[in-house]
Amino acid sequence: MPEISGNTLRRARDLGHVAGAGAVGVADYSLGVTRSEDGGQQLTLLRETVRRSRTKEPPGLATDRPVARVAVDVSLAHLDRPFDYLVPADLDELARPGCRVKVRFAGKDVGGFVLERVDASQHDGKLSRLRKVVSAEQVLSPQVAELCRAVADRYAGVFADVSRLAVPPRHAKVEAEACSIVPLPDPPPATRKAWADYPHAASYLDALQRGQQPRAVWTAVPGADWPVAFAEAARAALDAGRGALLLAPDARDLTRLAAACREVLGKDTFVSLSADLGPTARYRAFLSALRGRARVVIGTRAAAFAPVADLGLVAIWDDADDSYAEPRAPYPHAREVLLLRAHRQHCAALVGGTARSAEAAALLESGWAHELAGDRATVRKYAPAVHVSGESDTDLARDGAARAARLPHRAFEIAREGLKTGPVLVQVPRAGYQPSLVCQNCRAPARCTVCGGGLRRTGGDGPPACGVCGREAPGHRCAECGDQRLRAAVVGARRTAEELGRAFPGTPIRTSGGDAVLDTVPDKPALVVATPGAEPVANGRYAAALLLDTWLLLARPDLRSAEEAVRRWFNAATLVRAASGGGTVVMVGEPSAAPLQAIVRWSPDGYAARELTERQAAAMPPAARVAELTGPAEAVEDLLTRVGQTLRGLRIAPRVLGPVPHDDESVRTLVSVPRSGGAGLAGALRDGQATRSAKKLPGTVRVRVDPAALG
DNA sequence: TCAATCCGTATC
DNA sequence: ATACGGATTGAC
Repeated sequence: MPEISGNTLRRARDLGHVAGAGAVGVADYSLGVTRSEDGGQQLTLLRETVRRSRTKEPPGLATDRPVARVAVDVSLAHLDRPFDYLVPADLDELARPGCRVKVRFAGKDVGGFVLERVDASQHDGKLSRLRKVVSAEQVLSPQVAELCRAVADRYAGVFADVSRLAVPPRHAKVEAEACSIVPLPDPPPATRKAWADYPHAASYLDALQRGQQPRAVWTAVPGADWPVAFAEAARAALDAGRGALLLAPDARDLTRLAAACREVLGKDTFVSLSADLGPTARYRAFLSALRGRARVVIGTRAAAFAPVADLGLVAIWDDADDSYAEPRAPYPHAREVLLLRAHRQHCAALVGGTARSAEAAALLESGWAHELAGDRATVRKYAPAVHVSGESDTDLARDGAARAARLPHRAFEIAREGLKTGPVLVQVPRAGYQPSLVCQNCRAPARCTVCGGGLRRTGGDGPPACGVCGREAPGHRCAECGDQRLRAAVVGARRTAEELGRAFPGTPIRTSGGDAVLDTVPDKPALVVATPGAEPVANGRYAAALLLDTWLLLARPDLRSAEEAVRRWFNAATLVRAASGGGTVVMVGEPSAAPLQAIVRWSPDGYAARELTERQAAAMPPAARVAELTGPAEAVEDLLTRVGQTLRGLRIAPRVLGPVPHDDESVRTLVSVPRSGGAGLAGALRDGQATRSAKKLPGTVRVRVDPAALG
């Protein structure tokens, strides 16, 4: 009791001293601004004037809204909130919401964004002043700032990390460039040709055109022209006077989308935004969206936060592609960013793909989105014939050419047949030549004697070499049995191309994959060997496709490996002509396997529903919300304890898997909660991390909510 | 009673 | 990292 009153007295005295003496500039402004609504502020400003007349510094404060709420660029969980700064009069005009500033924070200069300007601060200490407005450009709009907050909350991350993803690095020269306001030409007449096959598409597009917020999961029929469909949807949003944001997984798909937008929306009506533009072009594209010069933004995952004025539609193509997973903290997925955006900004959403992700299935199941799909007859009309050829039922011996290509007889025949009328696609799951070698005798993996990395062969001759350290191993001996003979455990695309060349002499062979990806191939007979995701588009479509080594994609130790394999097969198969035009797909693998059956029956919806059910049983996303904690064992354990305590208070029951060793220094633990507990889990993780960073506890725990890979 | 010093905590 | 408030110590 005595201490309390003593402290109170002392504080009162200190305050009195400061206010009464009027000598400590910054402190009394803050008190005036903080504690009074109107009169006090005038008093403060009066005092300010007096003070300025005596010495010439510091200059006065902005008269209107003299406090800037600033998001400082500090990635510490316990500092993840706005801090208030005084706005000097000379920065009044420049310090607008969304602009970049420099402030003094914890003794050093840090960057930040002005979130808003307000009359007074809630903070009852003294406020510092903004040191500098880096640029008056309002690069972090209030909507995007809100989105960043929501993404940080969803992923148990901090605002500063998300804002770094949302706002590209500044490029002063580009900012200074004149913003040419050219009158846009009239767009071409609106079309809906790519949507003709979907019974509910008309009502979806009508709603979009009326400025409503329809949300749909679109499962494209085989061979659908998705870039045009996306552009037409954007066009409907434009007709409602609103903007659109369309995402494609990679640069190649983005190029196709750009071509469709030029056709459907007209030149200069859209801007393409991706990280591989380089800093200058990227900032230029960002600014033209920001300044409202382009109403439609297309891009890769880097564009998910793009500042589109009056956003009417967000759309994402092939949402299960792992390039949508951001590799930087807090590891948000572009689909989730768009969905949060659609939710918060009340805009339409379109989640499209040839395959359907478990997440998309969950959107349908919950009723959040409607289904846009072709009916059974339409799908049958466009789909190629799909066969599965078991590897054991090969008639290899009977047919020398097929043996040379390691192909089941049927696959060989279908390739030969297809080559009479057009290109034939060969999908090979692994790049390289012989990317994985095992002992001929005991099948033990061949390892580098120096670093333990797996050996591989990059060409037909020469010794095998380590895939990790590159060291050649000419006299390799098996560590288990001493045998010197090696055998390819997996055959890569390059070696397959070589074998196919022998099996089909005289046929042109093209390869696409790794760093040599082909966008298109001519409509002529040729064998096109591609790794998954690198399949070129054939204008007249492929006559046939062979999907080799399907077991290899399925065997990956990841919960999502089957879903991912199915997605890759659908994406290859959709490039093939309809069965009525002779289009045929042969998958080499186990005929009864459900993932292969999904392709045979062309049932992306059924497969996704099945996946979702399995995730439900396994308490894995999207049925559950999962967090992956990685770090030193004690640190992970400490965070887990804190999180567990918070969750108990919220009556959320977590399921904990692990810890399991991750690498030499760290362990990995998964925490799973029911979907409804997702916000609680993220909040608990955030609080736990905040306490840990405030207390400077040793060790850093990396937290990933709903990680892309669930091994 | 007050200055010097230490420690924990907030960082506007 | 650094600055600050509050508690503690020690000298008068």
